[in-house]
Amino acid sequence: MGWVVPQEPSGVQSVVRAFRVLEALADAPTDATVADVASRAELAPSTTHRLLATLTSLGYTRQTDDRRYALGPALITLGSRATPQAAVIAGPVLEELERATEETANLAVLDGDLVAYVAQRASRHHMRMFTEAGRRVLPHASGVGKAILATLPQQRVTELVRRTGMPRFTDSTLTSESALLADLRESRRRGFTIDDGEQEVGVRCIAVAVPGAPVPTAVSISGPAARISDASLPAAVEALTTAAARLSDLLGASPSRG
Amino acid sequence: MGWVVPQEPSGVQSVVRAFRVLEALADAPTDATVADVASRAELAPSTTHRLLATLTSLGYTRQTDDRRYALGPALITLGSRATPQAAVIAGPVLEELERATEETANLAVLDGDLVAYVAQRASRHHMRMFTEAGRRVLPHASGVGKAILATLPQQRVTELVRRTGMPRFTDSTLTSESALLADLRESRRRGFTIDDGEQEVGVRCIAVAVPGAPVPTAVSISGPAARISDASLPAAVEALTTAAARLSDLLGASPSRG
DNA sequence: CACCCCATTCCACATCATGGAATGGATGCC
DNA sequence: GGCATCCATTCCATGATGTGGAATGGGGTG
Repeated sequence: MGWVVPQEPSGVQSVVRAFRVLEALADAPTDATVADVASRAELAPSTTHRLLATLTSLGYTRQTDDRRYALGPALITLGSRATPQAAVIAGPVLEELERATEETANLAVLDGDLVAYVAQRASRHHMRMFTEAGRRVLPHASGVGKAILATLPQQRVTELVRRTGMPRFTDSTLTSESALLADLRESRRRGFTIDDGEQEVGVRCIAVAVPGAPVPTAVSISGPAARISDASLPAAVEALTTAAARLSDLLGASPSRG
Repeated sequence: MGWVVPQEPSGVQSVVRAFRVLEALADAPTDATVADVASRAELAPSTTHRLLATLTSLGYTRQTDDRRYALGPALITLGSRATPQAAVIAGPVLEELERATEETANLAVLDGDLVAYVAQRASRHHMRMFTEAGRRVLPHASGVGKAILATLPQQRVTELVRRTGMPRFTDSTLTSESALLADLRESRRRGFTIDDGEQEVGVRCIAVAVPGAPVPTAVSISGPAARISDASLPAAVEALTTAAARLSDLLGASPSRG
């Protein structure tokens, strides 16, 4: 080979190729053969085999009984070590978001069937939310949760809420599947999600999903309904959308086929 | 350079080195400088820099404002894609464990403050547990949970249970911190953990931690107290220990310093 | 202000990755 | 059951490519 491909991501060739192999495996719907990986990664079969052998000896891929290959457990370790980085990366963005809106800014991800807060920046107001990082809440009754659900295929949403149920927290909590689905449609239409005291009376929360993040993710601001008025909505949504876009860039170094 | 190191993990040199760099970063307590990574990974600074530049352009590492390096968000993606593999890998081991004990075999990991069941193999008995994969339970009241807690530093255990609380499920549920800590000590001493109807009346569960797994992990068998008798304990523990050791090998391709 | 440490870049060298071809085993088709 | 095909794996000659020492430059400290 040796075509002159313009703008091939520069760097150590074999390392770039090794990650192309990993990404090909990650994209494959099931365990993949060498030939399969080779064609997905656009590499010579013998090169692919050598890279797979190297990765396998390191534990980053593994070989199944029928000579196919799959991602290996060592990646789980690296992934779990990298996860806290997301909060660090998001820090400055949340800070800016808090500065712009003067409300508490949150970053949350879908974890299993619950939504986990992974980072936050508290507003300077004294009256503010108190959602420590690490807390998990039900998606149907939170702004971030609904923002995340709005990005999922409807079937996955219904399966999820049937597993979790839709317990009522306040008078406004959505407790029927149809009400939730309608709310999600409305969220998609206008581009943001509102939680209007559905989790806790008097607390309003505006949330926007972060597209392209490694796991389903959303940002939000939350505060007393009195402060987060309809009048302040446009500015808040603007700030949230900007924040979501920045997070998309920062977190979304998605190693999928692009 | 060019020492003759015996048994250097074979494979494509630069790929092996790239992962040494990633592992060095994963081990570093905080963001690391090039020199730092170079010494941890035992590579020339210029080589280290080139590899970091390559990894950074791919999103697997990132550079902080102060020219230090950290793991990047792309690893989160690969890690989350690799996670389901753990259940696949564990499958045959759980199968063997079920065959040996004739009880339902479970694999669970610590996920946040809860314990998540990630794989199971149901026993053929009709009277059996019904814990679908994906279910999350509180650690203080489950065999797998206590087995996992027993591997954590005591401070982390107390912080965790203070966050989750220790709700009572049955008369036997441990509801005081001191009772739990004593139980964990006893577990460590004898090498396995018992949940004797603490989650559900009449259900007994024997669990053993899987050392060296990417995330805190335990295996267990569970069934009616009548079947899991004291007499059958030694054989069950034997089978569980074997299973845990096999899982350690399979999952524990720990890319940490060896 | 001077020194040093460190990140980054450069470059000549030969090591090392490369991919085509060869091998052998498995699977499917006739 | 035998043949053909496909595919994983190994081998090897070739030169492209990774390597590390040295040079450069910026930042911080004494």
